[in-house]
Order: sequence, then structure tokens, then C-alpha cells
Amino acid sequence: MLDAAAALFCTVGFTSTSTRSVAERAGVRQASIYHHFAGKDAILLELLLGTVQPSVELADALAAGSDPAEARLWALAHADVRLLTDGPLNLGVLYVLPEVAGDQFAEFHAQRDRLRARYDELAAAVAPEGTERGPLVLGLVESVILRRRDTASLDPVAVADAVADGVLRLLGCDEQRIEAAQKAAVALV
Amino acid sequence: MLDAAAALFCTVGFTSTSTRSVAERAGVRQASIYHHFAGKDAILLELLLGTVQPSVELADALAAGSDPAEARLWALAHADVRLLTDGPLNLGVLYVLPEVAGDQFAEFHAQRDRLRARYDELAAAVAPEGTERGPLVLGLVESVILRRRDTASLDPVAVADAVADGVLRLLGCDEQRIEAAQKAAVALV
DNA sequence: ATTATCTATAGATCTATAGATAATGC
DNA sequence: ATTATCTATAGATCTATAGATAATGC
Repeated sequence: MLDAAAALFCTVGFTSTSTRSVAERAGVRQASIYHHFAGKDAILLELLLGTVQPSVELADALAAGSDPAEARLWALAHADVRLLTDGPLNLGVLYVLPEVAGDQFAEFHAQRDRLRARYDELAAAVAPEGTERGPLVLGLVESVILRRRDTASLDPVAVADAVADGVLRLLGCDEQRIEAAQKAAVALV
Repeated sequence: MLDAAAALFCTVGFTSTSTRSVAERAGVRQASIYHHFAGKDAILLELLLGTVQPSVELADALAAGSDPAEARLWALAHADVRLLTDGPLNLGVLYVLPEVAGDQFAEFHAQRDRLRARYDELAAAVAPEGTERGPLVLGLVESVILRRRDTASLDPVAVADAVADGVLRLLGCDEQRIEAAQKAAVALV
């Protein structure tokens, strides 16, 4: 049921997906959904939390580390882009569904705020003093969500490399520093 | 009616917005919508085209120009971010509605493809040979759509400056070259 | 005994059309 | 005469619940 819902939510959206269509795709009757979930919202919430959780866990682990900030940021950006580009579904589009703004999904928003804070910390540690580039960095990482929607097939590793490098370029690192960070990040994982 | 629909589509989404709610907000009865529009789709299409049109026109104008590519790209990115951050509504979210994928909106997609091609041209002219950074550039520009959704209030000019600078940083320009491009772009408009 | 599924349906939508009525412009 | 609005409604959904039936686990 979760797989079926994910596929439909990601392509046609939340409100446009009926519980009947989810059931059909899952091979059960419409009413059976309600034995496992309190309602449609509960399905989406479970998908959202499951998608954001790996990112938050990695961000927490990296934030606690003592490696150079640019290596940790490169590693985080790279891993996030891989999570967003890998797999058969573009699960990231769940984040941008307008229905997710509702406060039924407050628990998800708390996780995203946590992730955002980690990016801000790392970006602040790398960027020149006084610049506020955390939002640009997270924006660049998440831009792969919309990019994947318009592009038939993307090479996850190639895109992740390009984005992680781009993140450090945005923060003013020169090519030499980027290459060093990349090497340190690979050793880090 | 267009204003009412725009406000609702941007906040609650397309399918979640009923023709009744649009009519209510516009101060007419539900059926009156159908005297002006063939259907709900036609309203969204008109909004989409009206939103993308200014960007495409500017991109075409700049693409035809003979100024340095980095100045033209800075000017385009800056103007696009202002269009996306200015005004009372976050109209850019219309682009990311899942329903827009449908081919009722093919005319809009054609315009977006055109815009994308302009960004790719300019990015290719600025970036080091062999790199394919057009998608990153457009991604960074459009990331302000999602950013504006999470952030209460953004200063349009400050964000546009930061993004346009960021675009050139992504393409490997150093600070000196960015400052020169910025000056040339301002003179260009 | 518990868990999972089913059929059937209540009750509330929602889009679009038909046809009447009022307002506007030549 | 044309344009814009209205009321009323057909027909098609959609979510969630009630209650029956089958499958599973102790």
C-alpha cells in the first residue's frame, strides 16, 4: 500500500490520488486501506517521515563530527542528492506537494527544520564571514527534485558529484579546496 | 477570477481548489466561472502562461544581445528571481504543481523549455569547457520558489543579488569577475 | 482470539451544463 | 443583441464507516 501510494502521490499528487486508486494498485479493495491507516493523511505522513529520516540521521552524525566542515558538507550534499536521485521513484516531490503545508504534517516539518539547521551550520562554517548562504546551499541540493521530474534519466553519482562540488563553489571555495574536500569526504564515509 | 484562482492554486493547490471556492473568493457564483473559462484547466493554463511569459521575453532579448555572457546571465537570473520573489503571491509554485505535468499544459511546457535553453546557452558560454552546468544554474534560480514557501518574508533585491552572484560562482567565476559582471548587468538594463 | 480482508453504503463533495434573468452597448 | 450573471441540477466522484467473512496465530 505504501509503495502504491508513493508512486501515485509522486506522479499525480495527493488530492488527485483517490484511496480507491491506491487500493487498486496495491491489489486490495478500497476499504482495506483503513485497516492499516487512519486515513489518507496518515499514509502521506509515513512516506514523508521515511523519506526525510535518512537525511536527518546522516546530517546529525556529520554535525557531531570533527572533520573539516567542507568535507562534511560535501558528504552531506552528496548523500542527499543520491537519496533524491536514486530509486525508481522521485520521492522528493512529496516535499513539494502543496497539501504538505498543513499541520497534520508538523512532525515532518520539524525534521526538515532540523535538516535545514544542519545545512546552515555547515554552510556558515565554510562560507566567508557575514554571508548567509545556507538557504542557497539547501536550495541547490533540493533543486534535483524538480530537475529529476523534467529529465528522463539522471546518473545519480554524476549529479551528486556536480551538486556537492557546486555547493562548495557557492560558498567561495576554489577548485583546489573543493578537490581536497571531496577526497576527505570520500574517506569520511 | 484569475486573482482568486491564483491565490488558491498557490496555497492549497489545483485539485484541492474547487471552482466554488474560486467563485466565492471572486464574489460571483460557481457557474459564472464557465462563462469566462472553458474549465478549471483553462484558468491554470492562463496563469501559467502569464507567469512564464515575462521571463521568456527577457531571456530572448538577452540571448540576442552581444554583451559579455556573464553579464547577460547575471541580469537574467536577477530578473527571474525578482519576478519569483516580488508581488503578494508566490506564483512560482504554480510550476511545481503535479497537475501541471499533464499535456493540457503543453503550451506552457514549450515556453519553459525555451527558457531552459536560454539558461543552458548562457551557462555554456560562461562555464569552463566540457562542464554541463546549465541545469544547476536554473535549479539555483528556481530554488527561490520553495525557499519563499518556507520563509515568511524575503527581501527580493537581496535574494536576487545573492542568487545571481551564486549562479556565476557555480560557473567558476572568481569574485572579481562576478563584480564586473554585476556592474555590466546593471548598465545593461 | 486476532488480524486482515471484503461488500455495501452514507454523506458530502465537485465539475460542468441547461436554461432563466438581468445588465450593457449599439 | 450581446454579454454576464444567476438558480438548479445531473452525474460522477470521493472518504470513511458498519458489519460480515475469511485467514492466521496461540
